[in-house]
Amino acid sequence: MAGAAPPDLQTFKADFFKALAHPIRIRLLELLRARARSVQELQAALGLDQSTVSQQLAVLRGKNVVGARKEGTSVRYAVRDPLVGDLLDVARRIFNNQLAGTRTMLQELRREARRPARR
Amino acid sequence: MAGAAPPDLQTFKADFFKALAHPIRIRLLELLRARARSVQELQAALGLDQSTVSQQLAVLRGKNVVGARKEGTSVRYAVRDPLVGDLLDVARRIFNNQLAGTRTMLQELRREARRPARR
DNA sequence: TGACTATATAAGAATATTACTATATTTATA
DNA sequence: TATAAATATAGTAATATTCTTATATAGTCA
Repeated sequence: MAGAAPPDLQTFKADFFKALAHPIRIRLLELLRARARSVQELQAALGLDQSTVSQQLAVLRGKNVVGARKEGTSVRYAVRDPLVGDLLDVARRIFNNQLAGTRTMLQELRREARRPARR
Repeated sequence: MAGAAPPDLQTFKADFFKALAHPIRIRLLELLRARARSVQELQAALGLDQSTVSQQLAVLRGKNVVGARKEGTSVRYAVRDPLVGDLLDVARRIFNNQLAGTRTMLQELRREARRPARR
């Protein structure tokens, strides 16, 4: 097979956004932006099974959104660039504008804003 | 059929990022963030066929990322929230950190940074 | 070494997205 | 009304993503 097509910037960007484009991965990032956590912790916090969490983390890892570090028998994940937190914040402001109508999601969004990611 | 599942915030966010997760849609947004444009203009600027552009615009429209306004026989598209531009800027800073190694995409990224969206 | 814990990966069916081609709709105008 | 121009949508095959279940790997410790 010939070499892969030349990577272009827009495809790269699209792939990055694709990494964020899943509800579980959003939830993972919202936990990880506060501090690094093991798979176990993430799993417990989200109430999901091991395989699901590990698979979604693999997607984030694949796009270099998060990094993994082995610690004994467990693996600690962390967001690779703190700007990802900023990105989620800007996104939240957009959602806030967009949801100006719908009641329940708006309330949830406000809760998030009041309770900023703690270190 | 029963009603759709209750919309949750993370799914909503994921859907928003999904709207950005395609190279053509990124290119459309980078043109539109500078100023509103007709489908024709977008089509010409990107060298794509009518149907492709219209379809991708429909995806952006569906997630309320852009809005459309009829003007005579043509349709003018515009980004709905200027914060989308900010989002792309934060994303660019992330890419810049991430691409610290790869030469060609980095150069392209720098060109973008030097030539900010004009109004 | 064997068993245990934590995590990763594989495999395949179900579902969603994309790409491509054809057709429909809307508005303007002769 | 007939035609043309601009845009939207339908249909569908190709491709990618997700979900679920099963299995593999790597450390730790008895």
